[in-house]
Amino acid sequence: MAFRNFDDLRSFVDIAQFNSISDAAEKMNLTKGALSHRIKRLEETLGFMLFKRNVRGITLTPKGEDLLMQAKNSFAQIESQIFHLKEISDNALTIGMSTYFASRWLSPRLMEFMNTNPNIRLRIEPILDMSDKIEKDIQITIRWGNGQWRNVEVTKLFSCPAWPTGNKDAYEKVQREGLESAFAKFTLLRDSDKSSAWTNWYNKVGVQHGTRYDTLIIPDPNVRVQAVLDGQGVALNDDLISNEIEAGQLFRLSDCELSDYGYFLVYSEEVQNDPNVMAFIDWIKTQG
Amino acid sequence: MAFRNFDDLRSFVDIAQFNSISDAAEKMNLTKGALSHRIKRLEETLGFMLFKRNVRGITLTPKGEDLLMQAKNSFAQIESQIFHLKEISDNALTIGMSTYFASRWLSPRLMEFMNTNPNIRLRIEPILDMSDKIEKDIQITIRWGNGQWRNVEVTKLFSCPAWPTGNKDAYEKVQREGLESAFAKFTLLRDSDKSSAWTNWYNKVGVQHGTRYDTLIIPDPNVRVQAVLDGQGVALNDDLISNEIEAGQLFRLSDCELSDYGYFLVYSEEVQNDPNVMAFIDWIKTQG
DNA sequence: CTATATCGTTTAATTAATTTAAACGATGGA
DNA sequence: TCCATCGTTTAAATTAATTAAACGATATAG
Repeated sequence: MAFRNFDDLRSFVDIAQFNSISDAAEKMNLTKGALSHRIKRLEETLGFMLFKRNVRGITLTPKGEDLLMQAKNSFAQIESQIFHLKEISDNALTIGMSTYFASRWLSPRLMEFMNTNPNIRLRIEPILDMSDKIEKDIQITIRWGNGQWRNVEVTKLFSCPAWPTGNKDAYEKVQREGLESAFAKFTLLRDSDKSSAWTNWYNKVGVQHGTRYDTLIIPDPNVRVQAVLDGQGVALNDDLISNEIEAGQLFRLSDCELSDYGYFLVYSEEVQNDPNVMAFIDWIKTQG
Repeated sequence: MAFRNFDDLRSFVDIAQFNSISDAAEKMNLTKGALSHRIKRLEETLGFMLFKRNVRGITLTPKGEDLLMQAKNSFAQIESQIFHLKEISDNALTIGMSTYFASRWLSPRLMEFMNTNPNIRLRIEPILDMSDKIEKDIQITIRWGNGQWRNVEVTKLFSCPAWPTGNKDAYEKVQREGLESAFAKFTLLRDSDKSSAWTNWYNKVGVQHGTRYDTLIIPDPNVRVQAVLDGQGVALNDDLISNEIEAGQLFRLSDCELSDYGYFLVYSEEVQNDPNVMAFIDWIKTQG
């Protein structure tokens, strides 16, 4: 028969702090009769005594000591988890985005939002793909793409065309051999299986290309940038890498760009009722 | 406001195993209304949703997942501790003794007791000193000494005289220099501060000795035997070390022995009402 | 496109559990 | 010896949980 008196057990933890049931009752705003009943019931279902009854109060039995230790710990764990989850849901707004976007675009602007909305607990949740959204409590995601997502609300944040980037070696190879020849030898770094960005770019630039299998999928944009720097391949990147361009680390390999790509706010229809969500959307649109 | 709905939370853990409240209700022998109420109440006190209500059942929310994980763990810890403590008290008999006595004397004989009393869960609890008894649930302790303990019931198990033992070097030193001279240089290994065994022995053998400060206190008899083997000193040991004597590892340094020492059962008056305790005492007396 | 089955929720009544107040027995100290 | 102070017990009062039934929502079958 399974144990189910967890509320009584929680009372036991409280009562054990005192040296007598009377003391405990007074502090807990209950009568000593009530607490005596609780302990009695608990001891009966457990099958062993928790307290030794003395003339002037109670003391824990050895088993009581053991159980107290365990129960105290376990209850504390649950209580702190609840506290944490409560905190998250109290006036919280969680925005999912890549660490790339967070560090290169949002971070510098975020202080202003937090200052004008000090009551909103903002959380930035790093995500890689769309499926992360349902696993966590994320109200809004910020995604790069061409705005084609289904069953969700999509708001364009700003255009951010993408163009092929490579390191110095890649750049020089393009200069030497020309675009088509050089690209035939490059490994194409992609963000996912399904992304059609490279295909779109090839179509736009007017170069024929077969199905390429020597592509490397690197979902995280920061990692992808680093891979390009390390010469592992070429990737489609956007204006947010301007720092690396200016520093001469990264090079633009072609003038042709995917101009209809950009950053979008993606959120479900239902969260539009959340005033925090709308406050954030209204604010971020002024930043685009 | 502190969380106190641990019984509801425990229900939540049960319910989360199923895909619908109806399923859970049927398996738990409750109505779906009851479980719906529990979950509703729990969610209200928590301040966030645990389940997402679908048309054909329920699924955990992200916060529900998190809380479930934690609660499952913590409850399991408590439940397993309770199971353990219950097992101890169900027909359990715990005997405290040194590992020395347990391995050298009791172990070989114990099988018989367990065969004739298969319903008694016997536990051997290793102890070093008297104070261990009150910390744990020990009904009987087996101690070596001269039977002089107060406020407890004492029953002599068997006489087991003690005499000085040393390793081969010590033995040869006694042969060469004589008892008094050799002992003046030995470190005396003792079991505790308070033990007067060495003083008693010196008195009995008729050798004068001042207060010796170069004594080493090693409470555990097994460790003490090892210390003697390693030549760290000489110790008073009893017949239970006959193996080492026969193997030529340990040597008896004197014929003079503390003949009134032996092994005793020590227990409190109240445990005499416990039939398991009496069964053990009756049995072990036949083994003495 | 409608009928139906299957969810969870809600309501009000029933049932069960907890709490209380007061009396009680035990015990140690004044 | 009396008294104060424990925890326990009892029965009544109070509070809480459970039930049964009706309900609204929604996907599926026909």
